[in-house]
Amino acid sequence: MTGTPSESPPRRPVTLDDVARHAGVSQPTASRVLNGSARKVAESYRERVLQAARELGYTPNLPAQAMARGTSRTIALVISLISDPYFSAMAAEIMKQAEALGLHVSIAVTERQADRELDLVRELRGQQPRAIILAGTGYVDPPSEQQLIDELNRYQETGGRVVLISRSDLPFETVDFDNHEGSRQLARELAALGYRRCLVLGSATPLLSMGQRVDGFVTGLVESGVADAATRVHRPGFSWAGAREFVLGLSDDELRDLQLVFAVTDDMALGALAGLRERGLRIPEDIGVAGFDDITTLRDVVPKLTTVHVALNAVAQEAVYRATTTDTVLTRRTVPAYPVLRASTPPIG
Amino acid sequence: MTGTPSESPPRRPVTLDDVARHAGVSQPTASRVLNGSARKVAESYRERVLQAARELGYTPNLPAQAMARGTSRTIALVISLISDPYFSAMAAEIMKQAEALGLHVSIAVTERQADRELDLVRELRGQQPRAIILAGTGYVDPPSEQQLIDELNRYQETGGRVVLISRSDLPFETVDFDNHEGSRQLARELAALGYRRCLVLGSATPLLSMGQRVDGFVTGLVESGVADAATRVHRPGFSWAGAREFVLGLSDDELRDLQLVFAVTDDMALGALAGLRERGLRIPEDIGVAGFDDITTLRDVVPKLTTVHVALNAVAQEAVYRATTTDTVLTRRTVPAYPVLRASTPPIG
DNA sequence: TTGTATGCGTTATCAT
DNA sequence: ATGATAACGCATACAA
Repeated sequence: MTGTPSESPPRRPVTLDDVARHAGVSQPTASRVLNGSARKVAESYRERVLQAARELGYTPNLPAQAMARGTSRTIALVISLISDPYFSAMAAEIMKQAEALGLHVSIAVTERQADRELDLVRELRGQQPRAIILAGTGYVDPPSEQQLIDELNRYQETGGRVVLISRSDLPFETVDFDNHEGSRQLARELAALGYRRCLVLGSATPLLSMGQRVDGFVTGLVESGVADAATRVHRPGFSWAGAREFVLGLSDDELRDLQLVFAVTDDMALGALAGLRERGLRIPEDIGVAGFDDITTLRDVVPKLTTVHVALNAVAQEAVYRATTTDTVLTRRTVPAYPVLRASTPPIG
Repeated sequence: MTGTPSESPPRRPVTLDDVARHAGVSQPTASRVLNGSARKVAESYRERVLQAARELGYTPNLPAQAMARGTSRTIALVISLISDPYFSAMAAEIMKQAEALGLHVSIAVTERQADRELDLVRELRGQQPRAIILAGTGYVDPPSEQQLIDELNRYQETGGRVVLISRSDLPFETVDFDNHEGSRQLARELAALGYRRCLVLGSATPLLSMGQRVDGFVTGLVESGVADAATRVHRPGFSWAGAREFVLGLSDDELRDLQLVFAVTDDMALGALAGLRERGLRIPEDIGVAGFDDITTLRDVVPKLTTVHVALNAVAQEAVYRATTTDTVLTRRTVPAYPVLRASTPPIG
């Protein structure tokens, strides 16, 4: 029996039982002072338990705690692509909010594969998280959508919380931006600046929120009296590379005729920007460019890119709040998105 | 409207017991076919169990599994700042590798606060992860370093794995880049291009890897016959803003005399770039700029930034491998880093 | 106030 | 091959 734990400490983690024994109290008493709520432990015992815990380096076994309590302090986050500036910013905000509430975050990535979503949710459910937040963009009518709904419903029925971000296609608590209004306002402001002949880059992947952005932009143009016929909508691959390649595939005549390229994400806008430059065009002298999201990357891009700003922190806060509250009301909260005019779209005409 | 579970009170998740009962077998048998390894269950039973599990939508309770098995399939990742392009790329690679091995990743962020590291490790230990990967940059001699070592040792003694990325200051399995060699080679190549009078931007925060980058760069310059006296090393705040502000604080004379700014991270290099432009300098005509990391953001920066490329995927793969293997050998693996010359540092003089 | 006994969902050690 | 039964670490009714 080694009184001093300096030689060879136990290969087994220190448990509450160890602490209790060390302090000469019962295990429930140790539990009460270390993790319990009601402060009904005698001060003398309390001291000894805390002292013992400190000496032994006790850390609660969270999985065990979760099993006993029936609820964990983990929230699961499903996201499309963590290396994307938009999504990593979103993840950062969510983690910040979660940590402020003493919650741990377990992250899973779909890598933009729609079918991965279902698998991940299934796996994550096994973690027994308090909530599952789906922050990936929603696919329109994926083959496995009903299965996903079933899975999430099953999770919800067993007390779990489901929160969707930026995808209003599923019957669960939802937080999203006002995609339609954001790009509608952007279109109106751009039209006021003189832009008429626009190229809109949507997404080949049928993503709901991206469709809203396209629709909103077109609506804004039409409302501004810009002939619908002058606006061309295309849907290249949903990525920097997809947008760039699309631009590279345009004919010289098509390019020359254009005054503006609006892409539904900044990522795509930057890809288009790269492509336009490869085609020998100067931005913004020869053509304007605008995006959506206002990602941090824009800080280092010249010229400053016009875009639509979304308050990620507000979205994250709302999402985490809904993930933790016990309200059962099925609601949708829409966070405003507003255009930010910058140097990439100066007044013309 | 439905007689089925639509408005039912929070049901209990489906357990192995439910499946067993539904299949008419014992609970251990159900366990064997669903999660066990040895395939010693009669085919008829096997079928029935699988069928029951499917019907009931059974998902193993991972925390319970972990507790019973004594080992989990979770690895914990401690990282500085998830919204930073470098770290988010690192996190993405680690998650990719982990998922390939069927492991879940729990992420915690230090927000660049040195003291947070200890707290986070303590918390994460409670999650009973199979391994803890510390991917934040190591602080030189933080006040709590010994406590951190103690905590990690305690974790390791109870069977956990500890892996450090990009910080060779602690006595644990380590994977890092060859910071010194990378910037040394960069310096030599830049010297060969004619650069003489350089400004080196290190980091005010005492980060080990950043010190190596500064040293390596200076070494490379000296080896190239560039007088040491001509090189000025400064250590502004370790961030985009810090680098920018430093540049803005330089006198016109100081700036005019400079041929190159090398910052120890791309993030800082971009901040310096912004500052230099605000001071009216053209890049690269008036002054060259170089960084370190080769972050994705550089894709959209004009001119293309010279930097030092690090193979994040190799680092991540090595780190996750070490996090899962049971080898006890304490080793350090260094992944090469090599300079990539781009338009921001053309040949001069 | 404190200790005893039980249960959480799973795996593992046993007998059958 | 299969089924009782005992852990795993913790929280909590309940008894003292």
